[in-house]
Amino acid sequence: MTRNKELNQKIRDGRREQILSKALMLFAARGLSATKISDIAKAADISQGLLYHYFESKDEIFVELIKNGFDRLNGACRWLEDQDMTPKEKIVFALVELLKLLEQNEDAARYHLLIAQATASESIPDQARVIIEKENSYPYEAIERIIIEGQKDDLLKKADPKDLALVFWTTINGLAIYKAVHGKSFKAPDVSILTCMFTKG
Amino acid sequence: MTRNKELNQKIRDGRREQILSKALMLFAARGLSATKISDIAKAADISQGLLYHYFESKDEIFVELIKNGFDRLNGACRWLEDQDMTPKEKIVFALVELLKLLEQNEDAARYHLLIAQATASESIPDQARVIIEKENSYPYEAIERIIIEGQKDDLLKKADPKDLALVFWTTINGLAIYKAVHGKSFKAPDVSILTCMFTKG
DNA sequence: GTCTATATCCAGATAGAC
DNA sequence: GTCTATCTGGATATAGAC
Repeated sequence: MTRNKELNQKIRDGRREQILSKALMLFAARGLSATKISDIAKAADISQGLLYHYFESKDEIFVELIKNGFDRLNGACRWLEDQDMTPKEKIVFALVELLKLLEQNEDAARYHLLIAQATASESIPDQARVIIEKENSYPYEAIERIIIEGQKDDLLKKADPKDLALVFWTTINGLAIYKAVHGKSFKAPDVSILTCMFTKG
Repeated sequence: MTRNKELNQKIRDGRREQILSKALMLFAARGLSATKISDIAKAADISQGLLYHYFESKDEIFVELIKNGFDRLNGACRWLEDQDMTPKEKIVFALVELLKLLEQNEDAARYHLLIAQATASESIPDQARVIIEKENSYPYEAIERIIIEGQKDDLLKKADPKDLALVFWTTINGLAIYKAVHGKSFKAPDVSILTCMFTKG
């Protein structure tokens, strides 16, 4: 019996994943309120009624995706801070990996766009607002800490660390949005164009 | 009689401006489909019914704003190309002015956000799509031309001009979105952080 | 020109059959 | 678990009074 329960849960989770993945695509392409629940159901190849067996509402799907997005992003930031690299190496590594991710992974750009949209929009579910409020500053702070560290060692440029962290993320965001719009034809710029904003010499 | 007609037209245009200005604010804050026509009417301090004496539909308001946005942006690009400056001066000038504009002019950031939203979204009026299709690449091309020119003179960095133009605008876009979100508390980064991506030495 | 009231439509969510 | 049919609310747009 427990076997079956576990299996059922797996199937259930699989369905949820399938729905979430299609919803991410649609939300990123059209925004929350322009995406119809019927569109999501159609994309996931299930009836609209069935969708409500897996999620209570459109908002719940959206909130779930926002959670996922921050889990990935902030998880990656935490991981980066813990690595055994110099601050300069961390910044360069992060830029290289972020550009690679944007170019290769469709969902990565979509998550960036989703978070950008959600952060920029007043009309999102309250729960999403709460998560954003709580999680949104973390990436900026993490990069700022790394930059401050690197400035001590004289390996990174001596501009205001807050400014540098701001430019770091807004640049990545801008590129993510461009990619989300232009799709597969997007070719990431040479990373050296970006690294020169942060590194000396 | 002609007097009166002209005066009436002026009043009419004034009303339209008032509506457009409020609509810009709301579209930028919430997106097209999450903005209710009743919200726009309320913000413009007129009844919902009256709004339809000035615009046929919500879509028409949106299209008008997209037109305005590109008129400003592409007009500025054309103006920049015509100036009597070295390419390097043009790039630095553009960055300085864009950052100043973002910091000081609320509507400038809103127009950027509106265009970014619209470009990124599949669910916008067909007419808006047509305008975007036609106008969107112009700023990229203008900056690319300036950069190519500057590379000949050896005053600008020798990276791929397409990459540099891409980074130029996605960076500005990223900052505009950040500003549109964080409002008045936004302080633009030091421009030298950005100029170093393009200029030599 | 301006408002209030209303017709119409459509999307989110539910109910109930299989 | 899955579908079809339906309820309900709310938003766009219109009509008609002043």
